[in-house]
Amino acid sequence: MNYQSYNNCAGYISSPELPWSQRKQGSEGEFEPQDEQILEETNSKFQSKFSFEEQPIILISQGLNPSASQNSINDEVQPQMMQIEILSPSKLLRTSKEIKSTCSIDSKPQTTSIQEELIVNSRTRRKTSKANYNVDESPTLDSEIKPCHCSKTNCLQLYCSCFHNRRQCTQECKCCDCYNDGQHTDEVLKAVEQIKIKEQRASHHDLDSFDTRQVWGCKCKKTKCVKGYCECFIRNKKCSSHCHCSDCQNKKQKTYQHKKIKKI
DNA sequence: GAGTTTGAAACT
DNA sequence: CAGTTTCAAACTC
Repeated sequence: MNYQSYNNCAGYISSPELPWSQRKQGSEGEFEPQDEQILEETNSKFQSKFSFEEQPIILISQGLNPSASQNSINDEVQPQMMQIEILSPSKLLRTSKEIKSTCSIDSKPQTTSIQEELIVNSRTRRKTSKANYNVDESPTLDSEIKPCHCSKTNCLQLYCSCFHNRRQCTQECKCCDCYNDGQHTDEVLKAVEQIKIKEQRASHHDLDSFDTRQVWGCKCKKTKCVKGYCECFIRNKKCSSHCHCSDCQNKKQKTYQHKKIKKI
């Protein structure tokens, strides 16, 4: 058991630890050719019109998911997603002033004016499920999303629902040593990149671990897919052929409404 | 609120 | 890729 982490949680002073994702690097940490390609793709996304001298700085902010409408059934307001914006130093200066002016002393960042605008825009959103997954096509207010309680992962792994949904942790979160607080954008980006690299390496398909609107299929063995442990149940979705669950009670009821045969 | 159970995520 | 460990949330008492 890692008492160090618990000590951190309890507020004891201890030496700073590396993020979990960096701590546990085995062979996964080695660089492979496909990694290079992924990094190239990432870098190309981050490449900006700025000159080399004017190194772009990455700002993570919240916004509407631009790709959401492709997958959603209707055209309701889409879930908030974290956006990565490349800023020039000069723009960053302006932006940081704006953020600074709205931040309290508290370590968790306050909502910025942009975020406030988004929240106002999302007032009409449907209520989320009781679970912590801001998933499926049910967009929710940030204030309705349950806060995380991560104690060991610095909120930089998919265990963290905030991180998983590409949202910053909020003041309501009770996480320890949180790196997903908007103050550690480098660490967040590295963590995201590592996860994507791992994804690619193990890829049998083009899944995106950060697209929590997708359901990849549960593997419930004991709970019959009728409790909050089941990702399908949580999302109010029936288990499907993607699932590898046992004794499932969350399957689609077989309907006996045969198609009416048209009499000619 | 503490302890247990659970299944996803991470690791080997 | 299967087995094991770790993790955080759900659940129980």
